[in-house]
Amino acid sequence: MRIKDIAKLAGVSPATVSRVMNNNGYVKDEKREAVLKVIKEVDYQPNSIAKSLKNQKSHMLGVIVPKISTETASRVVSGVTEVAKAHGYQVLIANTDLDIEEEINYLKFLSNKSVDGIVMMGTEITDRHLEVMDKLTVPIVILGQEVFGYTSIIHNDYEASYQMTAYLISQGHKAIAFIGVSEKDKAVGVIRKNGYLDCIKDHGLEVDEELMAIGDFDIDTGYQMMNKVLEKKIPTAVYAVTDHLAIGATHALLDKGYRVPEDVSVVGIGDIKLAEYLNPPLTTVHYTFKTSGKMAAEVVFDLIHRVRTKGECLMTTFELKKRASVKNIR
Amino acid sequence: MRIKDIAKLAGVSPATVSRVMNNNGYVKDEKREAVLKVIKEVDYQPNSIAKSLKNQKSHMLGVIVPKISTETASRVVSGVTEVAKAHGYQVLIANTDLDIEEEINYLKFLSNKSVDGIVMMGTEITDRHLEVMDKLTVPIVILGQEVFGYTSIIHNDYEASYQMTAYLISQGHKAIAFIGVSEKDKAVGVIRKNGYLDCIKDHGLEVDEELMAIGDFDIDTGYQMMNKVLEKKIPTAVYAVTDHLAIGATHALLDKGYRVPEDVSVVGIGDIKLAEYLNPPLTTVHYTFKTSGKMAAEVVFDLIHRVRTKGECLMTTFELKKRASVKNIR
DNA sequence: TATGAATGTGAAATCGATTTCAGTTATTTC
DNA sequence: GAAATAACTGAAATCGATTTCACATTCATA
Repeated sequence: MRIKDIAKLAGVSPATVSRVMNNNGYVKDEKREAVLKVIKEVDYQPNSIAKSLKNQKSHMLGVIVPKISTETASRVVSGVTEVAKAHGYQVLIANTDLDIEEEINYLKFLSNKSVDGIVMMGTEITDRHLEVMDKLTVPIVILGQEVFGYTSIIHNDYEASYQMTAYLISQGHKAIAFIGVSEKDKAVGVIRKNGYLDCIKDHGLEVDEELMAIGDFDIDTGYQMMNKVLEKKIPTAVYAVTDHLAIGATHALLDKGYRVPEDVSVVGIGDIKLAEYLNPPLTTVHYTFKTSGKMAAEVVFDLIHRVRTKGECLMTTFELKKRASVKNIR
Repeated sequence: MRIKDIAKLAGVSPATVSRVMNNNGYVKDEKREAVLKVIKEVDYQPNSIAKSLKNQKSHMLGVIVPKISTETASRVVSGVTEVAKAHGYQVLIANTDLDIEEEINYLKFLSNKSVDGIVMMGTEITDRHLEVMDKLTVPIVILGQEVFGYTSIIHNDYEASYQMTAYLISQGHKAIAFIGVSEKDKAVGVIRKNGYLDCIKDHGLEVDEELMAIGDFDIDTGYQMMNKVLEKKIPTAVYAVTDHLAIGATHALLDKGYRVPEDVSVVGIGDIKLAEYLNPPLTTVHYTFKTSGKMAAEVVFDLIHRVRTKGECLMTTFELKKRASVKNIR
């Protein structure tokens, strides 16, 4: 069923059908009714691709995520889809599986008019990214990393990291192990580490390299890094930069016979859904990822509608979730 | 940059540019090179919407999920995107947030030529769904529920449920509580219950209504339903039809002072990522959701390419994960 | 009742690609 | 060397909607 067919059935021209559908221009009441009747009868749905071509907008938002099957990414996508829906938009998923080449390909692909705006969950932003992003004609919002000249939404990683470390210190901990990730990821790898380091120094404690380990993002890495630290020193608390790392670390501790939190306290960052159901419930930082996703989408729409200018950096809030995995040893 | 501009720059007609881009038809080598040179120079990306309109295919797959922010859904989407990518396809997400109206709207929307195929993660399939699905011109695959006349991919819920119950019985359990969900969800609400009931009967045990409770899908419901059962009876084992319900049940037990698994064993279904990191690690059934997603996508492509006919019902495998949450009391 | 404004309508151009069709040039084949 | 075939090319139609433009009708106002 094309607009032509509807026009014929209703005894009008395609132009009139279009005017009825989009509610613009003059149409005599009787013709409008006739058209609406036919539309209802045949359950006519206009071809959205033809619409997109003519209107030069696709009513689609692209979301580039490093790994859709993670809790963080899926929460962000959930937020984005919610806002998109409210604007009558669809969401196109680009799942890069942490492949930088893919990320760049998707940026290129999404730019050639197939979406009206892009939300990118950033991990590592390289010069190649910037090169492609410079040529982009559609608005883009980067989530999770600050990129100069581009609209970014970041979590207050520094402050969260600092406060978490300060909390451990306030509970009497001095030997606080740090389990982090590669510096390629600015937000998680660099900023969270800086928060930890600065806090340690500000409180007049020593930074001890032997208490620090760097690895990947998964639970298993947390396990291994914890063991690596335990070979040299036994901390009273462990600060892992993600909840998954914290879970891995906890298991390494338990396997070595240490009790959590009686012997060693453990904290993470992220507040995954199950954090409070772990045993012991994990002390962590709650980032509102769904809210970030919503915010990112709102901002993209602002950029699309030109009610906001490119280049801002917004920050989302966080909340320290104090749970049983930390013991006061003061 | 349109194909016309490229044509002008290369000193040929748009038709020739198209022939070069799509590698069909005759083009003299020198012209081909000239065109390719220009394409590379200006980094020309053809407008995919115009392509879609002319070619009558969008190279997009629609995925309808009840709630993208769940582990199950995001794993399925991950599988679908992987296969889609391999076929040069994009994935459009339709997140219904468990709203049936939305599900039907999306079915309608996706059908009008904006996607070439649909994967729907089904929960409850109503007559309204069927009515809309009957009119669909694009292939659809339903994941998680069997729908007569439509291609479905289901998890072997009956067998999984039966085997899990049988395992508990084999460990000496006789009073096995059941925490289920509404029968609106055929697969989880009806089939898993039947697996439990049949297994109980087949082993000559009594079905005890007081050991059974039905509720929603969330952790909290698991907690409440467990408490409801505990008011009447104290089982030696609890079979919850999802891992989240099992987690809720475990917490209810712990809060009431029972130890798991020393006093009461607990099992779930689904094998969420953290199941093995819970304390105690949860005995559960591992469904390969990502694999199901992949399979669903493959089947959609088969339907698109007409190398498979509509109406089949495929079944995915599962694996019983025996972990510490079950105690042998024989 | 004339005259301008408001209302109403459809033919045709447009969005950016693909493809048919008709015509031209090069290459075989007899 | 003529005829048949293959290689090549671009103008124009097409996909299905929207919108301009030109024209027709109704309505209000002096």
